[in-house]
Amino acid sequence: MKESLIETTYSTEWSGIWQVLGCKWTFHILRFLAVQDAQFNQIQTAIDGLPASTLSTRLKALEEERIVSRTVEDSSPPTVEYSLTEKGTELAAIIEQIEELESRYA
Amino acid sequence: MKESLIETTYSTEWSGIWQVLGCKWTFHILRFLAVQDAQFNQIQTAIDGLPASTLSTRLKALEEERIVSRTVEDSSPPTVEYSLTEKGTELAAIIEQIEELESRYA
DNA sequence: CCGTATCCCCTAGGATACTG
DNA sequence: CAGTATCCTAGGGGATACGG
Repeated sequence: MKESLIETTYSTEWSGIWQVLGCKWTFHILRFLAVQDAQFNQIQTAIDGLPASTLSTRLKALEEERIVSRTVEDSSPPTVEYSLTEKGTELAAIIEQIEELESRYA
Repeated sequence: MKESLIETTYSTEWSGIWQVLGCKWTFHILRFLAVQDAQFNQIQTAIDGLPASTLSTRLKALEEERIVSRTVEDSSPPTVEYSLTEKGTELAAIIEQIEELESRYA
């Protein structure tokens, strides 16, 4: 019996990525950004029912996880764009697999 | 335009699978069951810190999503075994991809 | 236009105790 | 062994209002 193995394998931390993935709206935000880069308001109006406060919180969490990146463009007026990072793009692809899985077993 | 529809459902569904995937401990439970079928107590003791009440709730949700199946074996004493369904096995594999993704970008 | 702060309610989930 | 019942609190998330 390898107690050390059991410890290291199953006492793992509650990873931040799961925390944010499980949050409401995350899934919709990622799917939207997978299709197109977008500004805050574009996301908010595209996803019906999503409150600005929640979007704000969620984008910050996704940034921390390096799933989404925030770019300020120095135009006039300056605009802010959100897009998926490379990690985020890969993640979105995996998420689609889960969607596909669900529809297959529906 | 059906405003009533928008009001009642926010137009886009919050899929049950995401709800349970995002819950704490779900990830650990799935990983454990991917390695071996197990009884209630085996799962609980293997995963450090997981309360019985939470495990109970989680297993029920996972059953509803057809991710985990519950089998009562008619021995004496009768035992209850939890295992991944085919859907659950596929899901576990996808989840591993996310883990792999995380470690790759860590 | 691009958000953040605040308030408030409701549910998740941990501790504990108890049943078949 | 295999759970369920209860209680309690911490945080998610919606509405609203406000700052840059």
